Amino acid sequence: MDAFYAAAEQAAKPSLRGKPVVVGGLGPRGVVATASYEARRFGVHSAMPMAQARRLAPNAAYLVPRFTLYRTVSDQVMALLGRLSPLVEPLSLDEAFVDLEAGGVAGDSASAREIGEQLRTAIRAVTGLTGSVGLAGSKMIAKIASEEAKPDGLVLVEPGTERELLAPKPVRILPGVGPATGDHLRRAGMTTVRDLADAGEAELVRLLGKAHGASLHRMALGYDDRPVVAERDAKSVSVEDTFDVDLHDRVRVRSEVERLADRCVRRLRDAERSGRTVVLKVRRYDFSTLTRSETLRGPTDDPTVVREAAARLLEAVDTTGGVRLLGVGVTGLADFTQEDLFAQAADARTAAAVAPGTAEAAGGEEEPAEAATESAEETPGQLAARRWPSGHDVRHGTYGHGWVQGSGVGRVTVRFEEPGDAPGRVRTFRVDDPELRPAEPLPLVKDPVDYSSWPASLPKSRSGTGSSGGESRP
DNA sequence: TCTGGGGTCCTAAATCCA
DNA sequence: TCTGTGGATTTAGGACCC
Repeated sequence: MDAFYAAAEQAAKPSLRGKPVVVGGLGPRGVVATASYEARRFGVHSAMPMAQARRLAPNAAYLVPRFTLYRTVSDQVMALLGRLSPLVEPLSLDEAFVDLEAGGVAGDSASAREIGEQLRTAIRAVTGLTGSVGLAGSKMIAKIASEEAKPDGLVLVEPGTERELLAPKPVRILPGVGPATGDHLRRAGMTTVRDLADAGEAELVRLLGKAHGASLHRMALGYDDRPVVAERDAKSVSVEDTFDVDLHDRVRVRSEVERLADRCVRRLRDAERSGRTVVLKVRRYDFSTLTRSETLRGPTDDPTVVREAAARLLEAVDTTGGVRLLGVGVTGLADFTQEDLFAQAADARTAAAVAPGTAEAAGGEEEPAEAATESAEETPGQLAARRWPSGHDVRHGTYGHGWVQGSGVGRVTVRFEEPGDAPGRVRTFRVDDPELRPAEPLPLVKDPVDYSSWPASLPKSRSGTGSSGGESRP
Protein backbone atom coordinates (compact mmCIF):
# COMPACT_ATOMS: atom_id res chain seq x y z
CA MET A 1 0.00 0.00 0.00
CA ASP A 2 1.22 3.49 -0.78
CA ALA A 3 2.01 5.67 2.27
CA PHE A 4 -0.46 3.44 4.03
CA TYR A 5 -1.25 5.10 7.37
CA ALA A 6 -1.30 8.58 5.88
CA ALA A 7 -3.39 7.47 2.90
CA ALA A 8 -5.92 5.81 5.20
CA GLU A 9 -6.23 9.01 7.22
CA GLN A 10 -6.66 11.07 4.07
CA ALA A 11 -9.42 8.75 2.90
CA ALA A 12 -11.11 8.94 6.28
CA LYS A 13 -10.80 12.73 6.45
CA PRO A 14 -11.70 14.33 3.11
CA SER A 15 -10.37 17.74 4.15
CA LEU A 16 -6.87 16.22 4.27
CA ARG A 17 -6.87 14.89 0.71
CA GLY A 18 -4.07 16.46 -1.29
CA LYS A 19 -2.57 17.95 1.86
CA PRO A 20 0.63 17.00 3.68
CA VAL A 21 -0.23 14.48 6.41
CA VAL A 22 2.19 13.03 8.93
CA VAL A 23 1.28 10.05 11.12
CA GLY A 24 3.37 9.23 14.16
CA GLY A 25 3.95 9.80 17.85
CA LEU A 26 2.92 13.30 18.86
CA GLY A 27 4.84 13.47 22.15
CA PRO A 28 8.13 15.33 22.52
CA ARG A 29 9.98 12.17 21.52
CA GLY A 30 7.75 10.96 18.73
CA VAL A 31 8.96 9.86 15.32
CA VAL A 32 7.26 9.76 11.93
CA ALA A 33 5.62 6.45 11.06
CA THR A 34 4.33 7.50 7.63
CA ALA A 35 4.34 10.74 5.68
CA SER A 36 1.93 11.32 2.81
CA TYR A 37 3.52 12.02 -0.57
CA GLU A 38 2.58 15.68 -0.15
CA ALA A 39 4.55 15.76 3.12
CA ARG A 40 7.50 13.96 1.57
CA ARG A 41 7.94 16.85 -0.80
CA PHE A 42 8.99 18.87 2.26
CA GLY A 43 11.61 16.26 3.09
CA VAL A 44 9.60 14.47 5.77
CA HIS A 45 10.12 10.72 5.87
CA SER A 46 9.64 7.68 8.08
CA ALA A 47 11.73 7.37 11.26
CA MET A 48 12.41 11.10 11.32
CA PRO A 49 11.95 12.79 14.69
CA MET A 50 8.57 14.49 14.76
CA ALA A 51 10.17 17.76 15.88
CA GLN A 52 12.23 17.84 12.71
CA ALA A 53 9.18 17.05 10.62
CA ARG A 54 7.34 19.99 12.17
CA ARG A 55 10.19 22.31 11.25
CA LEU A 56 10.17 21.05 7.67
CA ALA A 57 6.38 21.00 7.23
CA PRO A 58 4.80 23.22 9.88
CA ASN A 59 1.46 23.29 8.08
CA ALA A 60 1.02 19.55 7.70
CA ALA A 61 -1.66 17.69 9.62
CA TYR A 62 -0.11 15.67 12.45
CA LEU A 63 -2.00 12.57 13.56
CA VAL A 64 -1.49 9.63 15.90
CA PRO A 65 -1.73 6.19 14.30
CA ARG A 66 -5.07 4.38 14.55
CA PHE A 67 -4.14 0.77 14.23
CA THR A 68 -7.64 -0.68 14.42
CA LEU A 69 -8.57 1.29 11.31
CA TYR A 70 -5.42 0.20 9.49
CA ARG A 71 -5.95 -3.41 10.53
CA THR A 72 -9.47 -3.37 9.12
CA VAL A 73 -8.16 -2.15 5.77
CA SER A 74 -5.26 -4.57 5.94
CA ASP A 75 -7.62 -7.50 6.48
CA GLN A 76 -9.55 -6.47 3.37
CA VAL A 77 -6.38 -6.40 1.29
CA MET A 78 -5.06 -9.67 2.70
CA ALA A 79 -8.41 -11.29 1.92
CA LEU A 80 -8.02 -10.25 -1.72
CA LEU A 81 -4.48 -11.68 -1.78
CA GLY A 82 -5.83 -14.89 -0.29
CA ARG A 83 -8.07 -15.24 -3.33
CA LEU A 84 -4.97 -15.43 -5.52
CA SER A 85 -3.02 -18.05 -3.60
CA PRO A 86 -2.97 -20.06 -0.39
CA LEU A 87 0.63 -18.88 0.06
CA VAL A 88 0.45 -15.30 1.36
CA GLU A 89 3.23 -14.02 3.61
CA PRO A 90 2.33 -10.74 5.30
CA LEU A 91 5.36 -8.60 6.15
CA SER A 92 3.40 -5.93 7.96
CA LEU A 93 -0.09 -4.43 7.87
CA ASP A 94 0.51 -3.02 4.42
CA GLU A 95 2.79 -5.44 2.65
CA ALA A 96 2.78 -9.11 1.67
CA PHE A 97 4.37 -11.66 -0.63
CA VAL A 98 2.07 -13.84 -2.70
CA ASP A 99 3.19 -17.04 -4.41
CA LEU A 100 1.18 -16.87 -7.61
CA GLU A 101 2.51 -20.19 -8.82
CA ALA A 102 1.10 -21.95 -5.77
CA GLY A 103 -2.18 -20.20 -6.53
CA GLY A 104 -2.21 -21.42 -10.13
CA VAL A 105 -3.21 -17.95 -11.09
CA ALA A 106 -0.51 -16.81 -13.51
CA GLY A 107 1.37 -18.85 -16.04
CA ASP A 108 3.51 -16.30 -17.81
CA SER A 109 4.46 -12.65 -17.69
CA ALA A 110 1.36 -11.56 -19.55
CA SER A 111 -1.07 -13.33 -17.28
CA ALA A 112 0.88 -12.24 -14.19
CA ARG A 113 0.67 -8.64 -15.30
CA GLU A 114 -3.04 -9.03 -15.95
CA ILE A 115 -3.70 -10.47 -12.50
CA GLY A 116 -1.54 -7.76 -10.91
CA GLU A 117 -3.56 -5.03 -12.55
CA GLN A 118 -6.80 -6.72 -11.52
CA LEU A 119 -5.48 -6.83 -7.97
CA ARG A 120 -4.71 -3.12 -7.99
CA THR A 121 -8.18 -2.38 -9.27
CA ALA A 122 -9.69 -4.62 -6.60
CA ILE A 123 -7.70 -2.98 -3.80
CA ARG A 124 -8.83 0.42 -4.93
CA ALA A 125 -12.48 -0.64 -5.20
CA VAL A 126 -12.58 -2.37 -1.83
CA THR A 127 -10.44 -0.05 0.28
CA GLY A 128 -10.46 3.25 -1.57
CA LEU A 129 -6.65 3.27 -1.36
CA THR A 130 -3.94 2.64 -3.89
CA GLY A 131 -1.51 -0.22 -3.76
CA SER A 132 1.52 -1.03 -5.86
CA VAL A 133 2.54 -4.40 -7.23
CA GLY A 134 5.93 -5.88 -7.99
CA LEU A 135 6.05 -9.07 -10.04
CA ALA A 136 9.14 -11.24 -10.26
CA GLY A 137 10.53 -14.71 -9.83
CA SER A 138 11.80 -14.17 -6.30
CA LYS A 139 10.87 -12.31 -3.16
CA MET A 140 13.87 -10.01 -3.29
CA ILE A 141 13.22 -8.86 -6.85
CA ALA A 142 9.46 -8.63 -6.34
CA LYS A 143 10.07 -6.34 -3.39
CA ILE A 144 12.44 -4.12 -5.30
CA ALA A 145 9.98 -4.04 -8.19
CA SER A 146 7.15 -2.99 -5.89
CA GLU A 147 9.29 -0.14 -4.59
CA GLU A 148 9.92 1.03 -8.13
CA ALA A 149 6.21 0.70 -8.85
CA LYS A 150 4.98 3.02 -6.16
CA PRO A 151 3.07 5.10 -5.89
CA ASP A 152 0.09 3.51 -7.60
CA GLY A 153 1.92 1.41 -10.15
CA LEU A 154 3.00 -2.04 -11.27
CA VAL A 155 6.44 -3.24 -12.27
CA LEU A 156 7.24 -6.66 -13.69
CA VAL A 157 10.80 -7.95 -13.88
CA GLU A 158 11.29 -10.52 -16.61
CA PRO A 159 13.15 -13.63 -15.47
CA GLY A 160 16.76 -13.44 -16.61
CA THR A 161 17.01 -9.68 -16.35
CA GLU A 162 17.50 -9.55 -12.59
CA ARG A 163 21.24 -9.12 -12.60
CA GLU A 164 21.33 -6.19 -14.97
CA LEU A 165 18.51 -4.57 -13.05
CA LEU A 166 20.43 -4.82 -9.78
CA ALA A 167 23.96 -4.05 -10.94
CA PRO A 168 23.87 -0.23 -11.02
CA LYS A 169 21.79 0.17 -7.86
CA PRO A 170 23.21 1.19 -4.49
CA VAL A 171 23.99 -1.67 -2.10
CA ARG A 172 21.32 -0.38 0.26
CA ILE A 173 18.51 -1.79 -1.88
CA LEU A 174 19.51 -5.34 -0.98
CA PRO A 175 17.62 -6.79 1.97
CA GLY A 176 19.87 -6.94 5.01
CA VAL A 177 22.02 -3.96 4.05
CA GLY A 178 21.25 -1.18 6.47
CA PRO A 179 23.24 1.84 7.63
CA ALA A 180 25.99 -0.17 9.36
CA THR A 181 26.62 -2.69 6.59
CA GLY A 182 26.27 0.07 4.01
CA ASP A 183 29.02 2.06 5.71
CA HIS A 184 31.17 -1.00 6.08
CA LEU A 185 30.92 -1.75 2.38
CA ARG A 186 31.50 1.85 1.37
CA ARG A 187 34.72 1.96 3.37
CA ALA A 188 35.77 -1.14 1.46
CA GLY A 189 35.08 0.73 -1.75
CA MET A 190 31.81 -0.97 -2.67
CA THR A 191 28.82 1.22 -3.37
CA THR A 192 26.82 -0.62 -6.04
CA VAL A 193 25.42 -4.12 -6.26
CA ARG A 194 27.80 -4.69 -9.16
CA ASP A 195 30.71 -4.02 -6.81
CA LEU A 196 29.43 -6.75 -4.50
CA ALA A 197 29.01 -9.25 -7.30
CA ASP A 198 32.51 -8.50 -8.56
CA ALA A 199 34.07 -8.70 -5.12
CA GLY A 200 33.28 -12.39 -4.87
CA GLU A 201 31.91 -14.44 -2.03
CA ALA A 202 35.19 -14.94 -0.19
CA GLU A 203 35.78 -11.20 0.07
CA LEU A 204 32.27 -10.49 1.38
CA VAL A 205 32.55 -13.30 3.91
CA ARG A 206 35.84 -11.84 5.10
CA LEU A 207 34.22 -8.43 5.51
CA LEU A 208 30.83 -9.33 6.93
CA GLY A 209 31.07 -12.81 8.35
CA LYS A 210 29.97 -16.15 7.10
CA ALA A 211 26.18 -16.03 6.99
CA HIS A 212 25.77 -12.41 6.02
CA GLY A 213 28.59 -12.37 3.47
CA ALA A 214 27.51 -15.49 1.64
CA SER A 215 23.85 -14.55 1.44
CA LEU A 216 24.69 -11.04 0.32
CA HIS A 217 26.83 -12.34 -2.50
CA ARG A 218 24.01 -14.53 -3.73
CA MET A 219 21.59 -11.62 -3.54
CA ALA A 220 23.98 -9.43 -5.49
CA LEU A 221 23.93 -12.00 -8.28
CA GLY A 222 20.14 -11.96 -8.25
CA TYR A 223 19.75 -15.36 -6.61
CA ASP A 224 17.09 -15.65 -3.96
CA ASP A 225 15.28 -18.90 -3.37
CA ARG A 226 13.61 -18.05 -0.08
CA PRO A 227 10.11 -19.53 -0.23
CA VAL A 228 6.91 -17.64 0.49
CA VAL A 229 5.92 -18.82 3.95
CA ALA A 230 2.38 -18.35 5.21
CA GLU A 231 1.53 -18.19 8.92
CA ARG A 232 4.80 -17.81 10.70
CA ASP A 233 4.48 -18.19 14.46
CA ALA A 234 5.63 -15.29 16.59
CA LYS A 235 8.86 -16.01 18.46
CA SER A 236 8.65 -13.28 21.06
CA VAL A 237 6.24 -10.82 22.61
CA SER A 238 7.39 -7.50 24.00
CA VAL A 239 6.18 -4.07 25.06
CA GLU A 240 8.15 -0.91 25.62
CA ASP A 241 7.57 2.72 26.47
CA THR A 242 9.68 5.77 25.86
CA PHE A 243 8.97 8.40 28.50
CA ASP A 244 8.36 12.01 27.64
CA VAL A 245 10.86 12.91 30.35
CA ASP A 246 13.64 10.67 31.65
CA LEU A 247 12.81 8.77 34.84
CA HIS A 248 15.16 9.28 37.76
CA ASP A 249 13.19 7.88 40.65
CA ARG A 250 14.08 4.21 41.24
CA VAL A 251 10.69 3.53 42.77
CA ARG A 252 8.98 4.92 39.70
CA VAL A 253 11.25 2.86 37.46
CA ARG A 254 10.30 -0.28 39.35
CA SER A 255 6.58 0.44 39.09
CA GLU A 256 6.87 1.11 35.35
CA VAL A 257 8.63 -2.23 34.89
CA GLU A 258 5.74 -3.93 36.68
CA ARG A 259 3.18 -2.19 34.46
CA LEU A 260 5.09 -3.26 31.38
CA ALA A 261 5.36 -6.83 32.63
CA ASP A 262 1.59 -6.92 33.11
CA ARG A 263 0.97 -5.49 29.66
CA CYS A 264 3.36 -7.99 28.15
CA VAL A 265 1.63 -10.92 29.85
CA ARG A 266 -1.75 -9.65 28.72
CA ARG A 267 -0.53 -9.74 25.13
CA LEU A 268 1.03 -13.15 25.69
CA ARG A 269 -2.25 -14.52 27.00
CA ASP A 270 -4.29 -12.96 24.26
CA ALA A 271 -2.09 -14.89 21.85
CA GLU A 272 -2.61 -18.03 23.95
CA ARG A 273 1.10 -18.51 24.37
CA SER A 274 3.53 -18.79 27.24
CA GLY A 275 7.23 -18.06 27.35
CA ARG A 276 10.34 -19.22 29.13
CA THR A 277 12.78 -16.31 28.90
CA VAL A 278 12.01 -12.88 30.35
CA VAL A 279 13.88 -9.92 28.87
CA LEU A 280 14.26 -6.47 30.40
CA LYS A 281 15.29 -3.59 28.16
CA VAL A 282 16.62 -0.30 29.47
CA ARG A 283 17.54 2.71 27.37
CA ARG A 284 19.42 5.27 29.42
CA TYR A 285 19.51 9.04 29.23
CA ASP A 286 22.40 8.87 26.74
CA PHE A 287 20.52 6.43 24.45
CA SER A 288 22.81 3.56 25.42
CA THR A 289 20.63 0.47 25.48
CA LEU A 290 21.10 -2.73 27.40
CA THR A 291 19.11 -5.92 27.82
CA ARG A 292 19.13 -8.42 30.64
CA SER A 293 17.42 -11.76 30.43
CA GLU A 294 16.56 -14.67 32.65
CA THR A 295 15.47 -18.11 31.53
CA LEU A 296 12.97 -19.87 33.75
CA ARG A 297 12.70 -23.59 34.38
CA GLY A 298 9.62 -23.79 32.20
CA PRO A 299 7.30 -21.58 30.16
CA THR A 300 4.89 -19.33 32.03
CA ASP A 301 2.10 -16.87 31.40
CA ASP A 302 1.82 -15.91 35.04
CA PRO A 303 1.98 -12.13 35.52
CA THR A 304 3.52 -12.53 38.97
CA VAL A 305 6.32 -14.72 37.68
CA VAL A 306 7.13 -12.36 34.80
CA ARG A 307 6.87 -9.30 37.02
CA GLU A 308 9.23 -10.77 39.58
CA ALA A 309 11.74 -11.91 36.98
CA ALA A 310 11.74 -8.45 35.42
CA ALA A 311 12.18 -6.88 38.85
CA ARG A 312 15.17 -9.13 39.58
CA LEU A 313 16.74 -8.18 36.27
CA LEU A 314 16.23 -4.51 37.02
CA GLU A 315 18.14 -4.83 40.28
CA ALA A 316 21.31 -5.52 38.30
CA VAL A 317 20.99 -2.37 36.18
CA ASP A 318 22.51 0.99 36.99
CA THR A 319 19.93 3.68 36.24
CA THR A 320 21.69 6.70 37.68
CA GLY A 321 21.56 9.51 35.18
CA GLY A 322 18.03 8.69 34.10
CA VAL A 323 16.01 6.20 32.11
CA ARG A 324 14.55 7.07 28.73
CA LEU A 325 12.86 3.80 27.82
CA LEU A 326 11.84 0.61 29.55
CA GLY A 327 10.71 -2.62 27.95
CA VAL A 328 9.69 -6.10 29.02
CA GLY A 329 9.56 -9.05 26.68
CA VAL A 330 9.15 -12.80 26.68
CA THR A 331 10.84 -15.23 24.28
CA GLY A 332 11.15 -18.96 24.03
CA LEU A 333 7.43 -19.14 23.37
CA ALA A 334 5.50 -22.33 23.89
CA ASP A 335 2.11 -23.05 22.40
CA PHE A 336 0.53 -24.29 25.57
CA THR A 337 0.38 -22.69 28.96
CA GLN A 338 1.56 -25.08 31.59
CA GLU A 339 -0.98 -25.69 34.29
CA ASP A 340 0.83 -24.69 37.43
CA LEU A 341 -1.69 -24.76 40.22
CA PHE A 342 0.37 -22.70 42.63
CA ALA A 343 1.01 -20.03 40.05
CA GLN A 344 -2.64 -19.96 39.08
CA ALA A 345 -3.74 -19.52 42.67
CA ALA A 346 -1.22 -16.73 43.20
CA ASP A 347 -2.38 -15.16 39.96
CA ALA A 348 -6.03 -15.21 41.04
CA ARG A 349 -5.11 -13.36 44.22
CA THR A 350 -3.04 -10.66 42.52
CA ALA A 351 -5.52 -10.27 39.66
CA ALA A 352 -8.17 -9.30 42.15
CA ALA A 353 -5.82 -6.77 43.71
CA VAL A 354 -4.63 -5.32 40.41
CA ALA A 355 -7.87 -5.14 38.45
CA PRO A 356 -9.22 -1.77 39.65
CA GLY A 357 -6.14 0.12 38.49
CA THR A 358 -6.09 -1.32 35.01
CA ALA A 359 -9.34 0.06 33.66
CA GLU A 360 -7.47 2.11 31.06
CA ALA A 361 -6.57 -1.14 29.32
CA ALA A 362 -10.00 -1.08 27.70
CA GLY A 363 -8.65 1.34 25.11
CA GLY A 364 -6.28 -1.33 23.89
CA GLU A 365 -3.64 -0.36 21.42
CA GLU A 366 -5.85 2.25 19.87
CA GLU A 367 -4.92 4.46 22.79
CA PRO A 368 -1.28 5.40 22.44
CA ALA A 369 0.50 4.28 25.59
CA GLU A 370 -0.41 7.08 27.90
CA ALA A 371 2.48 9.46 27.70
CA ALA A 372 4.24 8.91 30.96
CA THR A 373 5.76 11.92 32.57
CA GLU A 374 7.41 12.48 35.90
CA SER A 375 4.63 14.70 37.16
CA ALA A 376 1.55 12.96 38.44
CA GLU A 377 -0.87 15.77 37.75
CA GLU A 378 -2.42 16.61 34.42
CA THR A 379 -3.31 19.99 33.12
CA PRO A 380 -6.85 20.50 31.84
CA GLY A 381 -5.37 20.51 28.36
CA GLN A 382 -3.86 17.08 28.86
CA LEU A 383 -7.15 15.80 30.20
CA ALA A 384 -8.96 17.10 27.14
CA ALA A 385 -6.39 15.52 24.86
CA ARG A 386 -6.86 12.20 26.57
CA ARG A 387 -10.62 12.31 26.34
CA TRP A 388 -10.65 13.64 22.78
CA PRO A 389 -7.47 12.41 21.08
CA SER A 390 -6.56 14.39 18.03
CA GLY A 391 -7.64 12.66 14.84
CA HIS A 392 -10.11 10.26 16.46
CA ASP A 393 -13.68 9.86 15.28
CA VAL A 394 -16.63 11.35 17.13
CA ARG A 395 -20.37 11.59 16.65
CA HIS A 396 -22.47 14.61 17.55
CA GLY A 397 -26.20 14.37 18.17
CA THR A 398 -26.94 17.26 15.84
CA TYR A 399 -24.04 17.47 13.40
CA GLY A 400 -23.29 13.81 12.81
CA HIS A 401 -19.95 12.11 12.21
CA GLY A 402 -16.64 13.92 12.44
CA TRP A 403 -13.15 13.84 13.84
CA VAL A 404 -11.25 15.75 16.49
CA GLN A 405 -9.10 18.43 14.97
CA GLY A 406 -7.75 19.62 18.30
CA SER A 407 -8.58 20.12 21.93
CA GLY A 408 -7.52 22.10 24.96
CA VAL A 409 -8.64 24.61 27.55
CA GLY A 410 -11.96 22.88 27.94
CA ARG A 411 -12.79 22.96 24.23
CA VAL A 412 -12.69 20.41 21.48
CA THR A 413 -12.69 21.31 17.81
CA VAL A 414 -14.40 18.86 15.45
CA ARG A 415 -14.51 18.71 11.68
CA PHE A 416 -17.73 17.12 10.45
CA GLU A 417 -17.10 14.98 7.40
CA GLU A 418 -17.15 11.35 6.34
CA PRO A 419 -15.15 9.27 3.88
CA GLY A 420 -16.38 10.07 0.38
CA ASP A 421 -17.73 13.47 1.34
CA ALA A 422 -16.52 16.83 0.23
CA PRO A 423 -14.42 18.57 2.92
CA GLY A 424 -16.60 19.44 5.90
CA ARG A 425 -17.14 22.27 8.38
CA VAL A 426 -15.37 22.84 11.68
CA ARG A 427 -17.21 23.47 14.96
CA THR A 428 -16.00 23.90 18.53
CA PHE A 429 -17.65 22.46 21.65
CA ARG A 430 -17.04 22.23 25.33
CA VAL A 431 -15.21 19.03 26.19
CA ASP A 432 -18.19 17.91 28.28
CA ASP A 433 -20.81 18.60 25.62
CA PRO A 434 -23.36 15.83 26.22
CA GLU A 435 -24.14 15.52 22.53
CA LEU A 436 -20.54 14.63 21.69
CA ARG A 437 -19.41 11.00 21.90
CA PRO A 438 -16.37 9.03 20.71
CA ALA A 439 -17.17 6.95 17.61
CA GLU A 440 -15.77 4.06 15.64
CA PRO A 441 -14.02 4.81 12.35
CA LEU A 442 -16.34 4.54 9.35
CA PRO A 443 -15.49 2.25 6.42
CA LEU A 444 -13.40 4.12 3.85
CA VAL A 445 -15.67 2.88 1.05
CA LYS A 446 -19.41 3.15 1.52
CA ASP A 447 -20.73 0.30 -0.58
CA PRO A 448 -17.78 -1.86 -1.56
CA VAL A 449 -17.79 -3.83 -4.78
CA ASP A 450 -18.32 -7.55 -4.31
CA TYR A 451 -15.13 -9.46 -5.10
CA SER A 452 -16.30 -12.80 -3.78
CA SER A 453 -16.08 -14.42 -7.21
CA TRP A 454 -12.76 -12.85 -8.16
CA PRO A 455 -10.58 -13.84 -9.88
CA ALA A 456 -12.82 -15.24 -12.58
CA SER A 457 -11.56 -17.92 -14.95
CA LEU A 458 -7.82 -18.18 -14.86
CA PRO A 459 -5.17 -19.61 -17.11
CA LYS A 460 -3.33 -22.64 -15.77
CA SER A 461 0.09 -21.76 -14.45
CA ARG A 462 3.56 -23.04 -14.98
CA SER A 463 6.16 -20.49 -13.92
CA GLY A 464 6.15 -18.89 -10.51
CA THR A 465 5.85 -15.24 -9.75
CA GLY A 466 6.25 -13.57 -6.42
CA SER A 467 4.41 -10.40 -5.77
CA SER A 468 4.54 -7.73 -3.18
CA GLY A 469 2.68 -4.55 -2.65
CA GLY A 470 3.89 -2.24 0.00
CA GLU A 471 5.42 0.81 1.32
CA SER A 472 8.82 1.01 2.89
CA ARG A 473 11.15 3.58 4.15
CA PRO A 474 13.13 5.72 1.79
C1' DT B 1 13.82 19.37 21.23
C1' DC B 2 17.42 14.25 18.12
C1' DT B 3 16.49 9.44 17.62
C1' DG B 4 9.07 4.92 18.47
C1' DG B 5 7.46 0.28 18.86
C1' DG B 6 7.14 -4.26 17.44
C1' DG B 7 9.57 -7.72 15.78
C1' DT B 8 13.52 -11.11 13.33
C1' DC B 9 18.04 -13.04 12.75
C1' DC B 10 23.05 -13.46 13.62
C1' DT B 11 27.29 -13.54 16.44
C1' DA B 12 30.18 -14.25 20.22
C1' DA B 13 31.36 -15.27 24.84
C1' DA B 14 30.45 -17.80 28.89
C1' DT B 15 28.84 -21.86 30.94
C1' DC B 16 27.47 -26.46 31.43
C1' DC B 17 27.63 -31.24 30.41
C1' DA B 18 28.74 -35.82 28.43
C1' DT C 1 40.38 -38.35 39.52
C1' DC C 2 42.23 -35.25 36.20
C1' DT C 3 42.19 -33.25 31.70
C1' DG C 4 40.59 -32.28 27.23
C1' DT C 5 37.13 -31.76 23.54
C1' DG C 6 33.02 -30.76 21.42
C1' DG C 7 28.41 -29.60 21.61
C1' DA C 8 24.16 -27.27 23.39
C1' DT C 9 22.29 -23.58 25.94
C1' DT C 10 22.21 -19.09 27.99
C1' DT C 11 23.17 -14.34 27.78
C1' DA C 12 24.17 -9.80 25.61
C1' DG C 13 24.49 -7.02 21.89
C1' DG C 14 23.93 -5.38 17.22
C1' DA C 15 21.90 -4.93 12.70
C1' DC C 16 17.93 -4.80 10.19
C1' DC C 17 12.97 -4.48 8.80
C1' DC C 18 8.31 -2.09 8.55
